[in-house]
Amino acid sequence: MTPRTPTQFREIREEKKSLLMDVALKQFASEGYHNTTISKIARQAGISKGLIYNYFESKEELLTEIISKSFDEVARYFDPDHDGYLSEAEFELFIRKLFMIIREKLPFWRLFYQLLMQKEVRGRFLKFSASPVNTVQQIYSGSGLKFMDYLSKLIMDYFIRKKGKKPGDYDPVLDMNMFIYTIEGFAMVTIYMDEVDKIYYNKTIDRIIEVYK
Amino acid sequence: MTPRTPTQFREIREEKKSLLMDVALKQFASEGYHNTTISKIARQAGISKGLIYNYFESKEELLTEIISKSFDEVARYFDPDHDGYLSEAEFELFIRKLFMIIREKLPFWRLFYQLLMQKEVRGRFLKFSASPVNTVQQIYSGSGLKFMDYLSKLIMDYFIRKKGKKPGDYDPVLDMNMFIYTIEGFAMVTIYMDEVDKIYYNKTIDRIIEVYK
Amino acid sequence: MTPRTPTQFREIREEKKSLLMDVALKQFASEGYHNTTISKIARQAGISKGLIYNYFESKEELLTEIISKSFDEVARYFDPDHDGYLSEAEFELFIRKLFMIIREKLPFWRLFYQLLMQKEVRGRFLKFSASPVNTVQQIYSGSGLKFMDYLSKLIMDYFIRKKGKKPGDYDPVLDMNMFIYTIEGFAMVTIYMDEVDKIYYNKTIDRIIEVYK
Amino acid sequence: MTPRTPTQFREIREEKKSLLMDVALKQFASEGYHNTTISKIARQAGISKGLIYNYFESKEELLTEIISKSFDEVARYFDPDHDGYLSEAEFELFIRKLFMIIREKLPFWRLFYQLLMQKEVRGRFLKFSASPVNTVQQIYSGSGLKFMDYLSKLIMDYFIRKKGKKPGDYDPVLDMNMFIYTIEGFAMVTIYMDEVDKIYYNKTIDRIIEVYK
DNA sequence: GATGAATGAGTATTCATTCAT
DNA sequence: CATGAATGAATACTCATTCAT
Repeated sequence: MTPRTPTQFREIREEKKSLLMDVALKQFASEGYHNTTISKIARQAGISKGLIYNYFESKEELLTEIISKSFDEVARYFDPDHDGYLSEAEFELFIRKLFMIIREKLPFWRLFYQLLMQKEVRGRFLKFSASPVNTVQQIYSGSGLKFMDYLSKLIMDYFIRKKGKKPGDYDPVLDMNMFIYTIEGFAMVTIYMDEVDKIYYNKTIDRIIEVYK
Repeated sequence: MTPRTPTQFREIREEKKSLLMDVALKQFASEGYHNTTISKIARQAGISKGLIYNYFESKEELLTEIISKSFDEVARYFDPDHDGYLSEAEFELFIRKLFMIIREKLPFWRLFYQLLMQKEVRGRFLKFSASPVNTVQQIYSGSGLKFMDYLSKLIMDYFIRKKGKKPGDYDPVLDMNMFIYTIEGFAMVTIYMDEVDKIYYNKTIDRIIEVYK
Repeated sequence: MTPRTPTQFREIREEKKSLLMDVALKQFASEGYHNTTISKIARQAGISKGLIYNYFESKEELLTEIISKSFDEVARYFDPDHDGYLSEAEFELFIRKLFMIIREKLPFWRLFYQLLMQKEVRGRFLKFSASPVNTVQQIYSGSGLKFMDYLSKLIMDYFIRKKGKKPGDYDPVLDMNMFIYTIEGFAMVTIYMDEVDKIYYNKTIDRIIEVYK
Repeated sequence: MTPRTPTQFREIREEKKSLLMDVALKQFASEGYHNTTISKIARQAGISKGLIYNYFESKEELLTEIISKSFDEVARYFDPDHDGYLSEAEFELFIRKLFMIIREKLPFWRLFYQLLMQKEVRGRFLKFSASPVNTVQQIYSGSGLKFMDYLSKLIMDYFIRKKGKKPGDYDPVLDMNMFIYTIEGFAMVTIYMDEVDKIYYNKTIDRIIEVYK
């Protein structure tokens, strides 16, 4: 009979927002953003259509918050020691973590790649995505180093450092891009395949480490 | 003023269909299928909305025909000699052709990858896509060997044949998958990047050949 | 900590109602009834949405009470001596009071005129509004003489009395209507103009008195 | 069986647009803009909801086009000789025409006054409305003399010219404002009254002319 | 073939009102 | 009393598809 406290209200809000984002993410990922109606999300979350607009300004804001939250989680997942240096052990760990989080957050990555393919949407999210570079300079020229940019830089440095141990005509940028393509391709296939063969999945990770460490 | 022959009619019809598919493909690729309206396609093709339905049963059939036609063109592009054997020279040629056709048909690939990410759509097209395999058996177990499956088989055979020249613990499937991931990743990045650095593009192709031939 | 008496409760209630009506009136007037949401009113009054329904049955009842209360205040403002007779001095005072209260209650009048123009709403409020008459009889034919009707009657009598002092073809109804139109027009312009030039405002009032007294 | 010509299409369009604007104007005027749904307009026009959007971008554009078209018609109605001079006869004609067009386009004026009262909407239409001025300068200071401004100027000049024939303390601005208030009030009452007594209507017009000519 | 007017089912969004706490 | 989460009916608007001409 006593009214709910502000804390209780906040909890209800957070929980429901979280639930809605989960439900929406799964739908967006499997059916596509446009094929997912607000009604369907509401129905699956067991609430009324209108309530969604108590939590999100619009369908698009719902999408944006999902992406943003997911990226935060991914960033938190890596949590590097920020010394700006990637040792061989850390490099290996990075790869293992990467493919762990890909499998853990499959719906998110499916959604992400969908959006990536659409020109109009790409601009809003591309800054987060690991893109290959053609010169060493490109990496340092960015103004605000976001987390993904930071990772790129770490990797770039890692490959440049390898140059000292390699014969004279070794091109670290080329090697790094090959590495990026391989993990990007492996990620892509993992993401769009409905099932993953766990043994070969791990074998492949080991092989990537073996080749590029 | 002689009346047109049935053949002429058919040719005119095919040309118009082709024009419409070109226009639609570009729109689908850059704006997404759902953001592309029949009206917009008609306007850009310089015809009326209604006329489109003279050539295609529905918007979805238009999409299907585009995909199907594009795959045919891709298949024709490779035109292997059908002896079921891929020599080293042919393997290299195959890779070069692959990345040539990727850049030549960017809109198609962009559309293709968009669709690939959507569960409901994937089933209809997945049979065309080069997917990695985990056992040699998988390749031969398919019922109707489509062209893409045929290519897969060629490649698989190529990697298996390499085993003879490699040390004993060489795993051809693993190596082939690494190869597939690399080209898939390279393709993906090429497709979603707005611009391509031509020098590094070719350097990368050379490197892929060098590593996997 | 002594419990509040029923009287205190009622006073608190009335005060809150009054606050809510003030806030709502301003919003209704400037944004329009339909563009004003219950949420906005609640937010501006610093209370919760739900609480409004503790004081008013519905949004429409809120509107009705605002109008009704405002009319009461206007009526109280004039507070005539009820002898049914308007002397020249009282006539002048009436006009001055009229234009004083117009400027003092601008939001109310803005709201009032908005509603006046809508057929469905007019019926509910028209009985309050000073409307011109075409015959002397019309004035006395009304059943329940509301305050506004009473004022109309006073004015009508005032103009009829003037007939004695005017040449034979003087039409008191015509003259009165001219008077009503002038003040109605002046009022209207005052109400919809964002700012008022105070000097000309008073000059105009003097002129109206000069012409119609 | 032969397809419709572009001319036929244009005719259909014009006719339907016109019909829709008529139906919508009447609804907007009697029920208010917000109380009028697109569905209701469609139903009353005997067409489907969607078709409205073939002719108007949005509900608001429909409103805007109605207002704009009506103002054009009003302007065409007056069609002054553009010599910048209003003789006494022309002044009388102006007044008669004014009150003729008010009764002829009652729905439009009802809608117009509704909009006038809403702050957010006023800015878009106020430039058209005859507003009183306090100094002679104000009239000439406007940059683009629209038709209504032009009329205002004509009237202002008319009253200024009268000064020569009047005693020394005659204030033409005050007199003009009295005139404007009277016609504005008369117009207002005419507009919001459901019925008009034709005899008194004309008597009043004669009286206004008599007083202010 | 060709046109674009016409349809109608579908979709995001709003908001007065209710209600559990 | 007080809160704001929850509801659901209503509403503007979109767009693939049909059809008379």
